[in-house]
Amino acid sequence: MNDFTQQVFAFVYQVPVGKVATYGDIAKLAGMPSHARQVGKILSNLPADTKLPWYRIVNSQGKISLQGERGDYQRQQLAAEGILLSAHGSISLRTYRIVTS
DNA sequence: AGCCTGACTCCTA
DNA sequence: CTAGGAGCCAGGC
Repeated sequence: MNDFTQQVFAFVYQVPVGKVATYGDIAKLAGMPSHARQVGKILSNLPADTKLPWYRIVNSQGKISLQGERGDYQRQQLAAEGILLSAHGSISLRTYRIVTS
């Protein structure tokens, strides 16, 4: 367990209901702008019963990176929080992203 | 060390 | 908006 991992957990936990963040956002907030991929790796190691809202993290295109069952579950959770998908099946970052660049 | 693999991103066309 | 290519970095072999 290193500091970066701790930071990632902390920031992901802070994403409010109905909002999303990108892997890059979390990495940047954690002080490692080039570690977006690591964020994904860390989330992939989370236990199934984690309290962390990992499903609020999507890629920079506002799309779900996960495939198969996991991806369906993530979409389901987001929909349950009122996050609607655009016509092309992607999330409007302009509307839901917590970080405004 | 080298090579491959990802829940990634940016730049360019 | 999409597609391709390059950069990125930790891990496993």
